[in-house]
Amino acid sequence: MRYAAGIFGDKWCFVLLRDVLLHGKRYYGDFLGSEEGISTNILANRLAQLEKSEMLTRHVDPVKRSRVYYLPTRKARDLLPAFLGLMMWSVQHDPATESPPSFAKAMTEDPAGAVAWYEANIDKVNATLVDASPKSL
Amino acid sequence: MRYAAGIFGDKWCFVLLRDVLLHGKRYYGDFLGSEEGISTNILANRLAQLEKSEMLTRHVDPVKRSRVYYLPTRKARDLLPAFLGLMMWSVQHDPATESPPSFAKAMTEDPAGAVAWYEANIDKVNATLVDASPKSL
DNA sequence: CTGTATCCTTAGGGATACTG
DNA sequence: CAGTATCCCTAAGGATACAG
Repeated sequence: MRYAAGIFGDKWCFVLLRDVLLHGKRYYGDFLGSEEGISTNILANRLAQLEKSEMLTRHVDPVKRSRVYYLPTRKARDLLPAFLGLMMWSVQHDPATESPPSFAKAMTEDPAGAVAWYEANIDKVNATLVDASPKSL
Repeated sequence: MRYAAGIFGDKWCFVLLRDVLLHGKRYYGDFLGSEEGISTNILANRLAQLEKSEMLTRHVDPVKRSRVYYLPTRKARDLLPAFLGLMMWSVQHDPATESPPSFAKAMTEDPAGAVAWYEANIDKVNATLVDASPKSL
């Protein structure tokens, strides 16, 4: 538990991992635009941190050289089941949850399938390097 | 995710929930003795916070009136699957993990069973109000 | 034993200007 | 676009003494 907390116990690391795993964000600007409003110095710091802990890999677009993107590693993606568990807990107990979002239903009915779907989907995104629009998760 | 982070995204709340859910800690002194070394003011603050967010309930021992204990609510216990997910991820990726701890094997072989076992066990602990010795989780 | 109340320090991080 | 470099400030929290 201590190991896990050390890596994404920090608010900003947690947000970044959420964004990269659940929202398909890839670019510096994507992360900057997060609703939580991270500032540039903190973002750079956390991206480096997550790179060092092998949660993200940094890539420079070979054609447009000023374009950089970040991808989640296998290690980061292994976090998905736990994250989905957290999401389920949240929709279950957050008073602000009005009606069960669609993903909640999907996960309740077929959790393994939901994870599998996500895994397949994110692989496609990674492979094609498309700037994915936010998933309706 | 924001809701979850708001409740136990904080380092100390996270530690307290771990202690109460995974180590069966119940008393103020138990928490104080945590390896992480929380100080009294912070501990009191976080206990109150967790009580307000309905993760813990505070009970005064009816016979020994200076004795107080805290129990995890149902809401807190619903966190267990997600926590187990985090633990599995940690033992899988923490370089410090030498040989797979016994619980890791149990959870890999039968995750649902592990959760069920824990649920049953913690209920017993709660029912008897025994100051449980740390589980070998 | 279970907290409260203070004091004091420091590091985290927001704002902002700047650069290749 | 993707950062780097400062400046500044405040709130989180450690230490400690005290209390019911």
